[in-house]
Amino acid sequence: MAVSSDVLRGHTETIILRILSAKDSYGYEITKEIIEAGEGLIDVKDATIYTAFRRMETDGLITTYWGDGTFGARRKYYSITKAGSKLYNDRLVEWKQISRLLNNLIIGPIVN
Amino acid sequence: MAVSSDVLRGHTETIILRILSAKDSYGYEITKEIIEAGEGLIDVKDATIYTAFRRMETDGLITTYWGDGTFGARRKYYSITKAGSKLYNDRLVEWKQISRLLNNLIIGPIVN
DNA sequence: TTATCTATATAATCTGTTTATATATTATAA
DNA sequence: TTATAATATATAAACAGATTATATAGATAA
Repeated sequence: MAVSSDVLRGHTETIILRILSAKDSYGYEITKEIIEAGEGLIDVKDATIYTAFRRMETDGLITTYWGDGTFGARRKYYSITKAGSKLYNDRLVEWKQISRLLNNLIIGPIVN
Repeated sequence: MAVSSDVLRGHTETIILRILSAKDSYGYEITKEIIEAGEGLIDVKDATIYTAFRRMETDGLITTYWGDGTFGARRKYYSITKAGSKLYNDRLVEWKQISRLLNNLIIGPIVN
């Protein structure tokens, strides 16, 4: 059974930014990539990704262009911007800190 | 600067359950404990804790009683129930798995 | 006596996720 | 050849947990 969507909530943008850091991608592919990496515990809805795209484009974190495939369902590709890369780096540092703190708060600090 | 509240969102209940697993406590104390453990990165609002208490009491995860202090501001104590303990144990297992997956998704899996 | 700390409470608002729905092309199985 | 599944994007409405703002009140320190 998948975890509550609230657990992913603060990280959706960061995860999208990480994927786009490696290469341009599109909604359907990103959704599948997250679900696959989630090993059955993570279930992101496509609507979540597409609404995140809108926000992130408005915020200048990503830009978009249509794929030039002459056949097949049309794909809308996304690229990470400089602002997006900068935010991703900040979030990366933040995650390393917050995951340690959450570990303390959820598991409890090591007591001797 | 504190992290987005969305990062904590899925864990507020779990953290409260962890604190109440050790001993009965009350809103003000729990709030301070989380903020202190958060090392300046976590800023939980008291309203968040009190609204979580309502939910959790309704859900049978905690029970409440008034402190018997004869002076000082009144304190409302909370105890974890059996259902609360069970949920906490489930969330603990879940966190160990999800933190690893989030690590992969945010930092990126180790590539050789 | 004024300010700060301790302590609880809730209505209204905000915001990211889900549900539901719509549209359209391609590939595959019956 | 026809139905179905997979691929692919999009958005309005509903949902739910967190924040903001506000209210109340006793204790303590300046």
